[in-house]
Amino acid sequence: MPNTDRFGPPWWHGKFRGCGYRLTIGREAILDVLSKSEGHLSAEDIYMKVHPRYPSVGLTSIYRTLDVLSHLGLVYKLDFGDGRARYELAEGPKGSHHHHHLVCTDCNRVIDYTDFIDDEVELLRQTEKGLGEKYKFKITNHVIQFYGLCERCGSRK
Amino acid sequence: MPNTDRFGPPWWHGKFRGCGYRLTIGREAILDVLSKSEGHLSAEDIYMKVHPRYPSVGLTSIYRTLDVLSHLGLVYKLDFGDGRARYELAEGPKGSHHHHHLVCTDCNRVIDYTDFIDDEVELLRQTEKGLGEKYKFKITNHVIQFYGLCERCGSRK
DNA sequence: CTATTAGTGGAAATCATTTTCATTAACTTC
DNA sequence: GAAGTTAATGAAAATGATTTCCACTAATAG
Repeated sequence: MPNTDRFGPPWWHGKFRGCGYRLTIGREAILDVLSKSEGHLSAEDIYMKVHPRYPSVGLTSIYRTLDVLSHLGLVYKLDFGDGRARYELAEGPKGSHHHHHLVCTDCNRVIDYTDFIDDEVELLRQTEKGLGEKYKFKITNHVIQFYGLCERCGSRK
Repeated sequence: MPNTDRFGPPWWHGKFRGCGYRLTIGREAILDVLSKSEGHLSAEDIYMKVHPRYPSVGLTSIYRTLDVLSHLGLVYKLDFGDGRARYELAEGPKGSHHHHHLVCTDCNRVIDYTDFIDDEVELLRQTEKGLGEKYKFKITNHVIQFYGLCERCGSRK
């Protein structure tokens, strides 16, 4: 399951070049891991997955790269309240799998949901437009999360 | 501008008693500060404001209390990406001032907005219901935030 | 009023993330 | 393709928000 299209370099190459960033082994390795992993990885999770194949890539670079990637909009940086940032790949060129999160405030379990996503996204699009104009914000991203007790934690009370 | 109703103790007393929590000087001092401050205070901000009047309340207790308060639903714990948690009072008994946030990813400035809030809240209410049923989640709270570049940071590029 | 135990402050520990700095390697230019 | 420019890097040290520890205090129950 390679990350390259059959006919060219991965779709993110252009994004890098366009912004004057260099495309390094480490950066590709990280995008590679993110694109192959489901879920919400912490910097250290990513380090663990990158390290076996690219032992020369250090944790520091993981952090630096994730920062670049999230500023480029290729990656979302998320906070689920467990004291470490989590990262997930923003949608690919095909705009696949947009979802939001349901977070248990007790055990920090996270459920990705796509139900109602269309209505949500439609409302967000409008709100984004309105807010952007009113506050002169160039909006690039949004977060919707619901917090509560998951089935297990809720019944354990 | 006292925090007590004219006819009784502050509205939050019941919440504490009901859950078996004790009502201490420190806890009241923190709620007091939060209810009198606009904005999004960090634990240290709160400490700074509580300390002059109650020098015996330590930073540790601020953290512990904020944790209790946010689990009680009296306080929202927020992350604006600047490396420290921010807290704001959840709506009082009158359900006043519900708002969401617009965060600049460059300078971390935060704008509270209430535009479109009614539509958002209505959609959230429905979504909350649907998700709660489907995933057996007892949803207690939500976050909507938009990220982007504020006027200043956007034009500085 | 006394007993019980939740809550506390301060110091020390933790631990995710950032900084520093000398070195490496991506890209540009010839 | 080789050389120069400088962005990017790894390792170690620093940072800084938050948590833990533990002996002590004080809120509530009886």
